[in-house]
Amino acid sequence: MIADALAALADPTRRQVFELVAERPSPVGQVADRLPVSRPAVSQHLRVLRQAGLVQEERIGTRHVYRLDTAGLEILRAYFESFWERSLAAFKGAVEQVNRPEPSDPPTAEEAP
Amino acid sequence: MIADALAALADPTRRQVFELVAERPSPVGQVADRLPVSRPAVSQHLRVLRQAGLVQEERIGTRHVYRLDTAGLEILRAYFESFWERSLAAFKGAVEQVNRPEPSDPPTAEEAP
DNA sequence: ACTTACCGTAAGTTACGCCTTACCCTTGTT
DNA sequence: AACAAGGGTAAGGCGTAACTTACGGTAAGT
Repeated sequence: MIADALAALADPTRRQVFELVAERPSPVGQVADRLPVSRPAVSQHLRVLRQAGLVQEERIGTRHVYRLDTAGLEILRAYFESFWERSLAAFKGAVEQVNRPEPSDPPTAEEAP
Repeated sequence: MIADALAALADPTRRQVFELVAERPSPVGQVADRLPVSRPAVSQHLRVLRQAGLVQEERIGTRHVYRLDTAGLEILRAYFESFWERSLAAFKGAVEQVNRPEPSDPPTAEEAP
């Protein structure tokens, strides 16, 4: 879900957790050592990130190693990229149409079924 | 700021405001009519989005028309795209290096003073 | 000049999110 | 078997964000 991914990365600490894990797969304690928060806090952040599809877990012994999940990242990347093109298309001639009530949805037939 | 842009789009209502404005430049009241919140709420959301560099304002008579600001969107797009490539690079050979203590901080000299 | 339309801001309330401490579980070690 | 290492989870405190109502302010219309 795009909403979960955006909400997950909105928090600065949680985004740091995500960036650390994305740079190199790491167990929970190792991430907590690099941040000014407790280990349970990191664990909770990783749970949110996992539910958002941004990281995935792998148990190795007693350690829970988290690494990047490319699925969630791809969703965000695709969202902003498609948004970019769509915004440029809408930007073309829509500047002067402020007063128009509604053009009854002009041909924007780029929507996949 | 990447943090402001992400935090701005994290809220579902505010993201709806952003998407409506991005699709077609609109005054505040027109946006509020399409959402289940009051007009002041939309006004506050637009202020946050403007401070995040995601929308820009243009006064036309009594109407304050908001449209997309491509600057903020570009920041987000570039962030996730560069992140995508960086993640793939780090994904290559870092899987087996979980046990390694720390490569003594690899060159990440991207911090501005 | 008065009224109407459109909007931003202030104050207050409520709900949600982040963090900490405390506790329990699982796995590996001696 | 007992101990240690590594982590997830629960409960609570606390700050803050999102929304509402009320008010003031500017521009257009009559």
